[in-house]
Amino acid sequence: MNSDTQLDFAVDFAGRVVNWQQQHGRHDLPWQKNRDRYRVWVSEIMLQQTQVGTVIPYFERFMARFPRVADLAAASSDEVLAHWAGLGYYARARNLHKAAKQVVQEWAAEMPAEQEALLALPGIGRSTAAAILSLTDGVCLPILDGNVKRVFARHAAIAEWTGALKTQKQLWALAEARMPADDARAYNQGLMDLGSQVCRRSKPLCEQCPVAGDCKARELGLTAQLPSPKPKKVLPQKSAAFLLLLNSDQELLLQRRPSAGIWGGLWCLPQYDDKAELKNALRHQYQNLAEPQPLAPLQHVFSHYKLSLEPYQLSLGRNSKMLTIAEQNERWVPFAALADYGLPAPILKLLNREFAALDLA
DNA sequence: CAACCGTGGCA
DNA sequence: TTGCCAAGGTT
Repeated sequence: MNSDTQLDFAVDFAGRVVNWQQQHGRHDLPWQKNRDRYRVWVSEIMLQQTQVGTVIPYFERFMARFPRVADLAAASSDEVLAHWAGLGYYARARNLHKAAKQVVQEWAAEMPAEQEALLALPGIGRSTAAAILSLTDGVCLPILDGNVKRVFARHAAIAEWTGALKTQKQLWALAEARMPADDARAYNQGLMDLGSQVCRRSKPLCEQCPVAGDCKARELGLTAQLPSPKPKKVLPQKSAAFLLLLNSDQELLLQRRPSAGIWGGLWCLPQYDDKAELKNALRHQYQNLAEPQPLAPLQHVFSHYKLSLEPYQLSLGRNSKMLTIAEQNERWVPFAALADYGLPAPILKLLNREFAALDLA
């Protein structure tokens, strides 16, 4: 227990968080420099369900290529997705791109400063809108991300899983009640910093916490038990066949995936339900009766199912008929150019495994 | 309203 | 190695 904590005990919850943030919080994250609504927006979207350390290099590359919202709006969706490849949740990138175009059209390329206007943009919900406005302009709006939920679940000893709708409502009410009239930026940033640095999921540093003095979980000895884990369910195991089709120029066939569903809008190996469907496509789409060579399967786990990727390789001979491919959604891609395409992480892993000498990405 | 949407860090 | 889950939003 340090002296700051003792002194601060007389101050209200928000005041203690603000004081702590100013002394011990984070002030040098990339999106805290040259702070504006566009930069903070991009960071907030990238940080959704994604850790800070993972986001930083993506953010730097993204901002170097798309420094202003107009640059993003003017870019092709392929290029935007390529800058997102590897981050996951690709609807975030598609929504970000669509919203950037809206900002250019409807707001003269200036990110609006009203929460209502931000909420009308795809991909921005209540917490993200509040984060953008409070962290840039100091607007007093509460946020509720994973960090804040954990801090509140412990400080108020909320036992129910924070993902339950009922609990979310309760947490929003608490967030509103505790929102101070001033210092919104330091307060909201402080709650997030507290959650990530002190009120951590495991091994929380309660002796460094400015609000430990009236923390209910600490009082009840429940800190390690809260927040309650998500009720677990068994992930369904699925499998899919992937075609590695090479032409005589050593180019690989890629297909653009539909925008809905997993890996929406990304370029990928042609995917089929199973080997039979793959051979069917080889026969009818690609006029080839040769037997594709099965390669070792690759296991991948998503948030809601497990997928066994079953790759099949086929090299077309010099005499093979020139294939007619759908220009919009299919392409022959030289290995050297694969890095320019936003390939899903497990596909990239698969290609690296099979063609290690190429050293992709 | 619960399912869906990716990937990597970490214990 | 395995499982949990992170600066959530959309449908």
